[in-house]
Amino acid sequence: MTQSRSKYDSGCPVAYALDIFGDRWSLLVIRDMAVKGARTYGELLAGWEGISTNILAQRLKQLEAAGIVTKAKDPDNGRSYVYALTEKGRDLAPVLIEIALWSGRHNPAAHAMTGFLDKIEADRQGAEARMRAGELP
Amino acid sequence: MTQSRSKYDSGCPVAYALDIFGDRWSLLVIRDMAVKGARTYGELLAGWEGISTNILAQRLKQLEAAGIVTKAKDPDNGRSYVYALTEKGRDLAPVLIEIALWSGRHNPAAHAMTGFLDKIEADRQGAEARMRAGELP
DNA sequence: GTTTTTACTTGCAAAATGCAAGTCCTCGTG
DNA sequence: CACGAGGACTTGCATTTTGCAAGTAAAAAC
Repeated sequence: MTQSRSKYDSGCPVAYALDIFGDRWSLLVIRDMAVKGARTYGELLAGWEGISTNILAQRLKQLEAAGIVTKAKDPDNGRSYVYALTEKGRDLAPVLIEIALWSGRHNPAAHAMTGFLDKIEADRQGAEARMRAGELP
Repeated sequence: MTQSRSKYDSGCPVAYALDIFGDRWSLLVIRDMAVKGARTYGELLAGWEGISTNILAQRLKQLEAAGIVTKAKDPDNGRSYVYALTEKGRDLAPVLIEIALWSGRHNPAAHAMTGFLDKIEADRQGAEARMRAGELP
């Protein structure tokens, strides 16, 4: 509830996308699932940036409503749920990759990641395929 | 003032980028400059989605501080300023393109733009080059 | 010299965010 | 099977950000 659908929708595809992940955290959650393999609420909560628990819960609901992630009971652990990216969510791989490459090109303090980013740049198709397949690059 | 630099910086390139344009409006401003050719405050204010004037002013300041846009006096009109994308800003073209293509693939109501997006998909290099050059696609 | 244009500020209500502290199951153990 | 611990969230505010409306300042036009 608290529907936020198409609040700013103008017909522009960029605006459609921002309606879904145009905020501080949504893309980071998607990144944690796509490149870090995070699957549970706890794993997402322990991400690199420290999202707070209420925001994470809200974002997961929104992303689920937008068809980016699914939520299912963990068959092996009754108190746990497994979040997963849908095809629509995995298909954000190229967006994440372009954002990361842009940062690598323009963030003067991106030394730590350069090896990683160089590898992605050298084989973008492969990196994208691996991300889509859920194999951490 | 009200420094927001690296508030959430974790070293991740995605987080670096979101620090700069991870909000509701920044990318739309960049889009208006990159694909609509908006150059003045007034043109940006009259964008497709209706940003409010105080937010626009603040975003322009942040984007300028982040090296994405420049602001200069209009030599032909003393009361006007000309905003322009820097190389760093123009280099966001691939990000905008991937976002738009993703929306085209997954927004069921994206009929109006399909012709446009198909053209981009058919010649991504060209579309990117044209956006970079400031030629509206 | 008065009115318009252009580019912003300012004020304030409403919404979103962030932190800390619960709550509600479920599982593992004695 | 009681009991503590784990996992996934809510709930309650204080703080921050957003958004609308209105106001200001300086250059152009008339």
